[in-house]
Amino acid sequence: MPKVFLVKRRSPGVSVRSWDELPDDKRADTYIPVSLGCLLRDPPEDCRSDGGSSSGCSSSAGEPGGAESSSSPRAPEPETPELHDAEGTDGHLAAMQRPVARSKIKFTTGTCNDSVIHKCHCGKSYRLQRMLNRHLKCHNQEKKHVCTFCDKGFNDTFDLKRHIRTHTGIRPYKCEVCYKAFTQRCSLESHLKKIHGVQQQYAYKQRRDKLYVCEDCGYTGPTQEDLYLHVNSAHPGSTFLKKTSKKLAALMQNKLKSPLQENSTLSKEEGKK
DNA sequence: CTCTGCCGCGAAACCTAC
DNA sequence: GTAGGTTTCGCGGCAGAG
Repeated sequence: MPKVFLVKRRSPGVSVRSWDELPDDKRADTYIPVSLGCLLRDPPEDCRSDGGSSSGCSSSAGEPGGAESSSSPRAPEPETPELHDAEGTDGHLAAMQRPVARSKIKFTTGTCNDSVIHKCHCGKSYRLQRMLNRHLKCHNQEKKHVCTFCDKGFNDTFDLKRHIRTHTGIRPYKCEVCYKAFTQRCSLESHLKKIHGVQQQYAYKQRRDKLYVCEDCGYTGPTQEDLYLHVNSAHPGSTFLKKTSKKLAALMQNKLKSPLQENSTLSKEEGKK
């Protein structure tokens, strides 16, 4: 069985998680499932199943005016019977066809106090207009950010990015004790606390060191420059380079050029000699 | 100032061991 | 069945970019 996406299976068949076959210390931050190669090389459209999954996975969340909650429960998604058989022969196919049927019904109270001005029809109120504006996206059925692997839609680019890690198997957060890797920092912290009894020393809301993750291969770097250099050399066509701020791009281009220029001048001088 | 990306909390869903 | 660990994602708050 190929080491498919590191996702949970819904079919009750095999009881072992696919990614258990590979030690976490090996897959960790750079592990790309074998079957993902085609996904990275080919446009995702080629690999994803068309048909029912798109309507089922994506924009069903967030009914406008839905009850009391900010995030209304998703409409029931169609069952995909072929999924149960798919795992054995083609794991990543199964992963992509995996119905995303979670209903995350979250009853939050919003930011309420006496001085709030901006109120949503769902009852939530906000001090700032922009917070309300963003909240209104939750009620929008059309999800702006769609996963190219499974067609599931998200309101936030970061939510999509985070979701895509479930398909790519990139797990940037690594336990230093047992080398198990996680897709999210809070998962790692939960693991550390429960399994190793290690309580993180961060103060409430204290910013931690940001981890710069290459979403193409899972490479992690300590700085944005570091990641830029990696992507520039390893994935020249990556969208990351296009999205990189002009400031940083210019800075890095200068850094890249200067050693070259020095080399070229040196070689010229050597040539003169 | 607004927009957007990111962080992290919290909780549901899921999995496995007993 | 249930307990405990893990995975996944909704969403509020924050900060940097434009």
